[in-house]
Amino acid sequence: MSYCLLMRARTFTESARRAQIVTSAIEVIADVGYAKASFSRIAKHAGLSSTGMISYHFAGKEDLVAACVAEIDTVLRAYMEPRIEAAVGHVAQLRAYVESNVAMVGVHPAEVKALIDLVRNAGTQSASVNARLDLFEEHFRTGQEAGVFRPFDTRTVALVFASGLDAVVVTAAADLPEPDELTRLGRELADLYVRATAPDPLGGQA
Amino acid sequence: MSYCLLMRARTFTESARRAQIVTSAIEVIADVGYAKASFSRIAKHAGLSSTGMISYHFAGKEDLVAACVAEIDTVLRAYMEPRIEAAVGHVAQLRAYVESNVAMVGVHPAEVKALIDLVRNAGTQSASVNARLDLFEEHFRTGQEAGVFRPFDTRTVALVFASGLDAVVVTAAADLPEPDELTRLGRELADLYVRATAPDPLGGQA
Amino acid sequence: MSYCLLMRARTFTESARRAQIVTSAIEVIADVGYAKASFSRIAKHAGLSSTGMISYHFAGKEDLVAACVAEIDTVLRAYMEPRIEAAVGHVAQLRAYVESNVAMVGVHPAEVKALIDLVRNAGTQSASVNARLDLFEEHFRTGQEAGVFRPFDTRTVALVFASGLDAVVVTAAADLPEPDELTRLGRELADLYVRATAPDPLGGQA
Amino acid sequence: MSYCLLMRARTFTESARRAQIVTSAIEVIADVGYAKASFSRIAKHAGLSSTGMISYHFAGKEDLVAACVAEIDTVLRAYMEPRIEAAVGHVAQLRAYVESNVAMVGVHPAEVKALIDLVRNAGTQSASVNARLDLFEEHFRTGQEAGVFRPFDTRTVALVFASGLDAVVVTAAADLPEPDELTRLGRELADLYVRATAPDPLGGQA
DNA sequence: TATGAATGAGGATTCATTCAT
DNA sequence: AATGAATGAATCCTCATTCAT
Repeated sequence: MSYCLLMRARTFTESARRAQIVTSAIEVIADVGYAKASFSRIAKHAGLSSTGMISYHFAGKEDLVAACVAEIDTVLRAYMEPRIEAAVGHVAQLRAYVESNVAMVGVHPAEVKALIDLVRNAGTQSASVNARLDLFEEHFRTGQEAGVFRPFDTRTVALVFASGLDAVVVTAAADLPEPDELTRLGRELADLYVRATAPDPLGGQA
Repeated sequence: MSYCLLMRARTFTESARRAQIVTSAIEVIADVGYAKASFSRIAKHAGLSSTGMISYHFAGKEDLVAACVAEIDTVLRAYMEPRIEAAVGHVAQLRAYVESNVAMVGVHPAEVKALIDLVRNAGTQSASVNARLDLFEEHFRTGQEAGVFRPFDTRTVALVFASGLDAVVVTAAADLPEPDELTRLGRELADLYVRATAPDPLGGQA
Repeated sequence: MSYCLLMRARTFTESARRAQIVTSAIEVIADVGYAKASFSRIAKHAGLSSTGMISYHFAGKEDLVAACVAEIDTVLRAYMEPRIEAAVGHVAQLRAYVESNVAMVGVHPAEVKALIDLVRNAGTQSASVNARLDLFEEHFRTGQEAGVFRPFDTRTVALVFASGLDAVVVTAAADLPEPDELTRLGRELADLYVRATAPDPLGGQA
Repeated sequence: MSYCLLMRARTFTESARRAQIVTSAIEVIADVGYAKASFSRIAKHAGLSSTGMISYHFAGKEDLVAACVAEIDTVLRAYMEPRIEAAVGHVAQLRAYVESNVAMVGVHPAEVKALIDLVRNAGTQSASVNARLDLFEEHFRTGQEAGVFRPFDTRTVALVFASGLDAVVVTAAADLPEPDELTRLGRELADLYVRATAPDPLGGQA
């Protein structure tokens, strides 16, 4: 019944080790950045005696990074998706996305910081980053068709919003402000984005 | 007027060498990113036979990076400042800043790419990045007082706008689109920012 | 008749496992050479999930290599011996040896390639290589006594013939030529060796 | 007047270091074989404090090996070429080649052993090995046209003779026999090759 | 009997920096 | 003022082997 004949199943201990290493890697990347997140640093952080251990469980640095991204993606998705889906309408969903993303900083600061750093500096871009941009774009496009967003270049705005969101998140993660402040920050940013995409008022400047 | 009495004056040749190295460093950083911009790569690009030359003229990598940032700052400022100062009013100046910054991609692509990469990845942030944020903030604050910007958290918006601008610039620098397209992109982004900060229309949703 | 009283008998499964590993090792060595034939590569080729399996059944790399050599020796011997023994006379037997050895390339290419690589690069030489040289020498010596070979330094010629044969075999194994071409090659080489060892004709250059 | 604008000139010390490293590398390869000739072993043998030194002077292992082959080639050529050119006629030249090659063992044993090992195990083959085979083949072909060699497959015989010669040389280099014995060995081998390629006597077995 | 996990030494290579000249 | 040479730590990765289960 195995759906993948080429890959042997993972034992419990292996999965545990991999998870342990991935967790350490995420924390180290969040702490010192991808560029300085060497195997030895990660191994030390994980309490492993040698870097060989990591190479044993992961095919290479790319593989480890991919595992980190996958893990982070799972965590973020678990938090954000229900909140986004609970929102009704394009505008409310945009707001929910932004606010839940900012709120994540208080819950999983390391994951958030690491992901942004990886997306910027590792070769992970194509897959992960474009997926998000595509999501944004599609959301804007359908929202424009529904008349709840004004006309604008969806690609550019997607890019700007995503990077702006990242910047806020990274900055916040560096300070780790109070939960209230975080909530306020999310709302502030959501406001900004909603206003920036709102259709012109009837009888407006047209 | 020298603020550092312990620093001897630089001779002409030394300055020339430094300039040559800085130029090469900027190009290499723009090309392969800060992380991979090693001394040997920079030396090779500069036509120098050894990395010792670089260490001789700069106290270390930090010093070289600082020199690069200073040089880039000069270049960018020379291009952008007159255009911004030619604009009248807070909104027009915001627009001028954004548009001239995007336009820079067509004029000094290497400088633009390198600076953004340095700001993100080197430890240069404090100095250069904060200066820009402060500038934005101050502009927003006075604009709000003049009533041409709606009330918002100036720090957050400064951060978001700056990073969004960077993202657009980096993306554009990767493709090097036609000048016309670059102009359109600048206008699109300026529109976005102006709308996001515009005061509510009279009799609006208030 | 066992010459080693300290070695317990092998069970069926153990023998099967060993055989499986040896077969894989031979194929890998033939494919990538002894130097790159790591345990992990062999394990992967054998469909084993870890190299521990190999270390469990063999005392070390030397032991595995010895087992490979023994296995190959059996296979080669089974093919060549009847053909050599079917030949009558020293010259015909020399010819039979050479021709059947070259012919082996078409039948057991992996074994042939692996053996030569092992003999050259592993420390296996003493045992296996010397046995062959001794065989050659003895054959030449008795042939000389019978007057069918001219006088020459048997050791040197044995060495030269063996290595020449190996070179031809390795080259042929790389191309895997048609059976006919292989037969021609064997005959060509046998001719060469027979001529090189033939006694001077009566009334010759003497 | 430099004939190579892309490559800066080598200083005296650099050339000296390179030569020192190459010499050490040749000795180590001759001693333990290419497979085990690691940078650290070579560095230790050369009295260098780190392997970084080698990487500093050579672009990589390939580069170092290439330099070794070039050096060996120079040495061998200087010894063998005059001896071969002094010989008159195809047969005498074949003899001179074989004898001077064997004699080399007494003069430059390390170079001879290292070269054979490199040719067999490094990726140097294409260039160096084929050159020698081509040389042999061409010599045989023109000799056949001149009627001093019998008809035979030049490629195969070239291969066999070259590998036989190598085997003799390697074996001799391992024992380092007396000069007299070396001379005898060369003559024996030359005899063998000459006989193997000699035309059938008039009124022979035809 | 088998095996997955772990180990630690060793592989080549790159790096920023120092130093004598 | 300049430079070529040297350094040694750090990079990721592979290796054969061991061990508890």
